[in-house]
Amino acid sequence: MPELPEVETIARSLAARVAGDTVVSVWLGSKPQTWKSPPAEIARALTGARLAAIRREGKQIVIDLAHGRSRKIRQQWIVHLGMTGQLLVARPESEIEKHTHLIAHLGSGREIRFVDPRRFGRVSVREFAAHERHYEPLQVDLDTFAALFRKRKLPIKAALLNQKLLRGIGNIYADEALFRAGIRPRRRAGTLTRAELQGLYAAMRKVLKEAIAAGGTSISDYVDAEGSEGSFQLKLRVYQRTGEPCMVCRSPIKRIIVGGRSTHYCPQCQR
DNA sequence: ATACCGACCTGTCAGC
DNA sequence: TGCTGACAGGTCGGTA
Repeated sequence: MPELPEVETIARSLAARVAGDTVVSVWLGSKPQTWKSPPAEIARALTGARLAAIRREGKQIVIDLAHGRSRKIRQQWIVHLGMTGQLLVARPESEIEKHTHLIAHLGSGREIRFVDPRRFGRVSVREFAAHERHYEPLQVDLDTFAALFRKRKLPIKAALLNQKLLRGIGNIYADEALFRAGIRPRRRAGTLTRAELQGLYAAMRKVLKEAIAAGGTSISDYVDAEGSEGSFQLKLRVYQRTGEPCMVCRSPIKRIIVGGRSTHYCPQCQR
């Protein structure tokens, strides 16, 4: 489900509702795959902690945890939503959905719930880390962006999906950015010209910003922390439009597999 | 080092 | 009404 715009939307809506709140107690479900840190450690870190700040890094939600009177941030709660994960702010009386794996009971009386049917999501805690290692698509400069692809033989789409290069682009926005830039997904990354890289950089930034403004893309599961859907699915130009006419030239949109993922493009507009 | 592929999960939908 | 197969926002580890 969630790529950069969706995770950004969730982080903002969580921050608006529960930043400054305190975790009174926590319930953890029994599916071991969910926990990337030992569950006892997660429970210990969360219980009694104040949620000092909530933000997005790549595709994960990062919550600063403050303990005790010093209010010093020593640990962070990390949630990666995988394909179908949701972080929801709920009232205690609301029904507990199937596939709920964590409930944090807050001092305000509300709850944060982690729901994830496919269980590709991961929950962990880590010691406070101020610096990230990889590049954010909306912060990286053009020269650094261009250098990421130099000499690489893999398809440009696979490179955009590689989180070690750029953090946050997923299947939807890779396809949409490549369409807007007029570049075929299978083009070897290292063969893009300077002009094409510049176009891709601009297209990527534009589509991500527009998607954040729209509250993300809701196809089946995705909702923000308040349960609201995004609207960017109405603005998609190629993703999941196989066979439909291109909005620019009316050629049918093609679907192929690149990097093991469904890939949608216009054979006329993308070269 | 780089690139590719199957595995990890549940749910939904189309076709028979 | 089942049943089967394809597909779905992501990442990881093994292999060549």
